[in-house]
Amino acid sequence: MMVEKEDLGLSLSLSFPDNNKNSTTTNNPLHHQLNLIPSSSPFNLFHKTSWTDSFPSSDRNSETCRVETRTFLKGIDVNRLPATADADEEAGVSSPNSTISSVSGNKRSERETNNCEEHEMERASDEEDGETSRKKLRLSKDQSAVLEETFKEHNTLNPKQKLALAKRLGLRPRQVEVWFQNRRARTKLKQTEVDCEFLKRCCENLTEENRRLQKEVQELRALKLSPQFYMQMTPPTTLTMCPSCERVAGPQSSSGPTSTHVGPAQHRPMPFNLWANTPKSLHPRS
DNA sequence: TTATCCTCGCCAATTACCTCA
DNA sequence: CCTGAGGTAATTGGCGAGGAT
Repeated sequence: MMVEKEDLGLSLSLSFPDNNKNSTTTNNPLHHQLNLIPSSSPFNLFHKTSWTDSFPSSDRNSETCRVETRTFLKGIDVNRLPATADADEEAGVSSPNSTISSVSGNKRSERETNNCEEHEMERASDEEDGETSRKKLRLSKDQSAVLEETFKEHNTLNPKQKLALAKRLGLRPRQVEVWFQNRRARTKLKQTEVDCEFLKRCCENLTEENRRLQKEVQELRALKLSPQFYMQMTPPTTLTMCPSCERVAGPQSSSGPTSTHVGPAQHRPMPFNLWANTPKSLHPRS
């Protein structure tokens, strides 16, 4: 049984026990195959890798890309960086829009009172003119593709890589960082879904197996209690073992076991597997 | 050497916004 | 046009690691 999903460029495949011999997912205790990335990529989801700082230079004009799918909101291009944003980010200083950008979360900005005030002021002014309150930009297809490609190779970025990628895409480093965080979260969510599905199937299979075994036990108990049981038994065609002395006997003749054995009523050879895994309380030896 | 503080990066949860049926 | 659902960018708060003192 194989389940596959294709979403957000994620390829999810789940192999169940009957065909998961090739599972190599090390971070999954269930040992079922999980491919949350295109199968061609050797990328390991939870393995942080350090990669070279060099990015292949894009021959595509990022500005052109942005213009293509640029979102206009109330006349404002939320995809366009503020005039000073680039310079600020290059210098490692957040732009007003990304007051929180070079740091993670507001708590960071709380430590930077200046930035915080700046942010508050901007918020206030935003409410006044209602133009830029938490504008939500939609990444262009090209931007998403590049981010996705980068993510396939490495699901985390070091600051240098983040800066380079942001510059290449015309985004703020904070946006790149956020994108990677959200992308990791989506990946994890997908994997959790696959895990749940797998466990669900495991549970179903075990329930069915348990039901089957219970039924088998009941049948064996009924057979054991039945007086005709031994008489109706078809002679075993293979090796048999005496349940009492546990000696293996050859194919049974019509006269029963060898003369060294006692009468069949108390001491009858049984098929080999009949007593295997049988609880002691059911064993004929008493 | 140890304790404390600070910075940074990541994560989980949540919010806010956008798109689409 | 309105609306709800789903997707996702962005925010928030917490935690641990590592460096400085």
